[in-house]
Amino acid sequence: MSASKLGATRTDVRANVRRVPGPCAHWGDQDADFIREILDLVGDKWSVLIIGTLADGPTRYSDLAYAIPRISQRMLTLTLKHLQRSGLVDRTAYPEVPPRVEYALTDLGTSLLSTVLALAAWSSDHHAEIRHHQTAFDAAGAPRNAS
Amino acid sequence: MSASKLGATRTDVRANVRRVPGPCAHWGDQDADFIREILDLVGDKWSVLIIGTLADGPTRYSDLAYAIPRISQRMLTLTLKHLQRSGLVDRTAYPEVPPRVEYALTDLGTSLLSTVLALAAWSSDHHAEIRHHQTAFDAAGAPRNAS
DNA sequence: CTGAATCCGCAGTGATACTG
DNA sequence: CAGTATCACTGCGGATTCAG
Repeated sequence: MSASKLGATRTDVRANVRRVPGPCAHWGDQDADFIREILDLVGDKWSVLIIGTLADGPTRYSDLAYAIPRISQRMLTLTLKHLQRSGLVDRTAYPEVPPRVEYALTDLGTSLLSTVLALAAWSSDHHAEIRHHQTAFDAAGAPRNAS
Repeated sequence: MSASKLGATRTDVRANVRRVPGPCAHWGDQDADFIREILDLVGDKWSVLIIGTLADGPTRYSDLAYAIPRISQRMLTLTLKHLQRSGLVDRTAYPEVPPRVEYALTDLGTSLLSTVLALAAWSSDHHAEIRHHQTAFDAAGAPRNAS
């Protein structure tokens, strides 16, 4: 509703003619918010890496830290908590003398894994091509130091 | 190599025993960088929305601004440039008196679209469940103002 | 071992105004 | 119409230190 209000507020000049009535053909106005919601969840720096690592089975905190070399304790803990909060991972603490905590993917998390894996596959398939495009683009527009 | 160096640097206590030798079973150490690369590209606030809108066919700048209500000119221009730089969208300027510029998805962009659409579908399917988990989690841990 | 707490730089984002 | 330029703000994310 916020969209229709905003859209009507700005002006109605295009209300009679122009195409592109709504956001897009693939999702509605509020669907966009859902996507953003998921993107905020997995679009950050570490979530996907953690999910991928957790796919191998329940993993201890320190093992996660080892499996994802450049992550800081802060981000590991924080991201883990976010994922747990959203029901993607499950935390199990064992009341032992040397504290032991295991994190595991929930069913929900596993279902997201397949989608994320598809994205990972696409990344591997096209990263070279993207790199190439970026280099060509930079060579065409960036060199203001040339000449 | 940076990973192995870092891993070796921190200590070698676990080098002999512990499992979880590499990052994870689904992608290698550098594959993680590819994923991050793509995530940096589409994980931002607007890329996915733009890609989705562009899926309907070539779209003009102002139509994009209208289709994505809350986006600022700055972000629209900037995100568009990022996507163009990576070869996901194609920019075509028509040298007319009233300037007209159309943006369209490239083949590369279209191939990403299907993957992104899968993520969007997942979002729609599970956003309610996620919301529920979040609420429950907050109710259990957050209320330090209760009682 | 598994965190929590703090300080802090900086990149991402938005609002506004200006240009061709 | 289609951008560009500038300023200011916010929160992410890293490094470090403390605690159970």
